[in-house]
Amino acid sequence: MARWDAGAAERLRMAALDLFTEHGYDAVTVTQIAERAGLTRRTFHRYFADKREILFAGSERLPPAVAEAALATTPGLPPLPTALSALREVGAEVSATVTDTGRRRALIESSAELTERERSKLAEVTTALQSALEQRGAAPAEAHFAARVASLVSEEAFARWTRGEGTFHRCFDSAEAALHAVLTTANN
Amino acid sequence: MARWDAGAAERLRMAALDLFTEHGYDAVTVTQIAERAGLTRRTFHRYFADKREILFAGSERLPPAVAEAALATTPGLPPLPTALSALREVGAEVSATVTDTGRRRALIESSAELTERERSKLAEVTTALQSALEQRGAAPAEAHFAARVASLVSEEAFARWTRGEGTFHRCFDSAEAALHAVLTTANN
DNA sequence: GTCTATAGGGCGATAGAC
DNA sequence: GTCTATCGCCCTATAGAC
Repeated sequence: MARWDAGAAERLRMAALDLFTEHGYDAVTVTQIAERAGLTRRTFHRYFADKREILFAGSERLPPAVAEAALATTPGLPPLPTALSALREVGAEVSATVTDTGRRRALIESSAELTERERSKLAEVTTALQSALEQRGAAPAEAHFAARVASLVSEEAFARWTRGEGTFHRCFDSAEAALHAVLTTANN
Repeated sequence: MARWDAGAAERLRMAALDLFTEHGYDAVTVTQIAERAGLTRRTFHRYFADKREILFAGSERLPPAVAEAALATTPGLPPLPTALSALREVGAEVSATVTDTGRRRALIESSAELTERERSKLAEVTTALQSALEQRGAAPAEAHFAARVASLVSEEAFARWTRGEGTFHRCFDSAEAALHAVLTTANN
C-alpha cells in the first residue's frame, strides 16, 4: 500500500463504502476509513470536506453540466421543456456512468444525515438549472417553478430507473406522463 | 440565576437568536447560548438534538397538522387540490402565528448548514402530506407528485408573503397561478 | 503529524417543586 | 417523602489550526 498509490480519493471512497455497508454509517469513523485506505485522517480531509461528502464524490460536476445542457437547447423553447430536456439528457449520462447505485441508495436512506446532504446536492442542481433558465430570458419565478418541476420529474425518473423499470429515457418519459396525469386530474 | 425559571427552551431560543444575529451562526457555540440563558451546555441538548434545531423549534407540529388538514378535506377531491388546500390552510395559520420571520430567514440563508436543515424540515411536511394522500386512496406515485407540487406552491407563497406581497392567502393564490402559467406555456 | 476547540451524548448526583 | 429538570464530569469523534 504505497504512500503514493494513485487514486487516493477513489481508494478512500471504496474503503468508506465497504465499512459503511459492514458496520453502518454512524458506527464508522473517518480514522477507520483512512486506515483501511492506507492513509491518515488528515489526508481524508484533503479530499472530502466532511464524512458525508465521500458518498457524493463527483457530484460537483452535475450543476454545471445541467446548466450547460439547458443553455444548449433550441432557442425559444419555453422554460419547462428546456429544463426537462436538460435533466433528461444529463440524467441519461449519469445513469450510464454511475456505479454502486444500490448500495449507495440504501446507505443514504439509512441515515438522516446523508438524506439531508443528498437534498442539498439535488438543490444545487435545481439552482443551477434555474439560473440557466433565467439566462435564457425566463423571469425568476417562472425559472424557479420550471426548474423545480423538472427536477421533480428527474428524481422520480431516477427512482423508477433504480427500481429497474427500464432505460433511463423510458423512466423519464413515464415519470413525465405520471406528473401530467396528476396535474390534469386536478383541473377537472 | 434561578435554576427553575420556567421556559428554559424559550429562553434558550431567544439567547440563540440574539447571539446568532450578533456574531453570526458559526461563531456562536452551544456553551455560549446556554450561558446567556443561565443554563449549561448539557441542558441545551436536553431540549435540542443539535445546534441547528434551535432555529426550528416547534416545526415538529407541522407535518401532523398538514396531514390532518388533508384528511379533513371533502371526500373525493383529487390529490393535488387536496394537497393545495391543506397547505393553504396550515400555511395561513403559521403565517399568523410565527414571529421573528425576518431575522430567522436571514440567518437560515446565511448558513449552508441551516439551509440544509430547513430543506429536511420542508421534506418532512411533504412526506406527511404524501402519506395522507395515500390514505385517501391516491396511488404512491400520484401522491408523491401531488404533495411535492403543492409544497412547491406553498414555499413560493411563503417567499411572496415574506416579501410583503399581501396576505398569505393572496400570496398562495398568486403562486398557484404562476405555477399554472409555467405548466401551460410548456404545453404549447 | 500533533494539538485544540467544539459537538454530541451517557450516567449518576443533586437541587428544587410538589 | 417523590418526581424531574438540571448539573457536573465523563468520553469519543469531527474538523480545522498550527
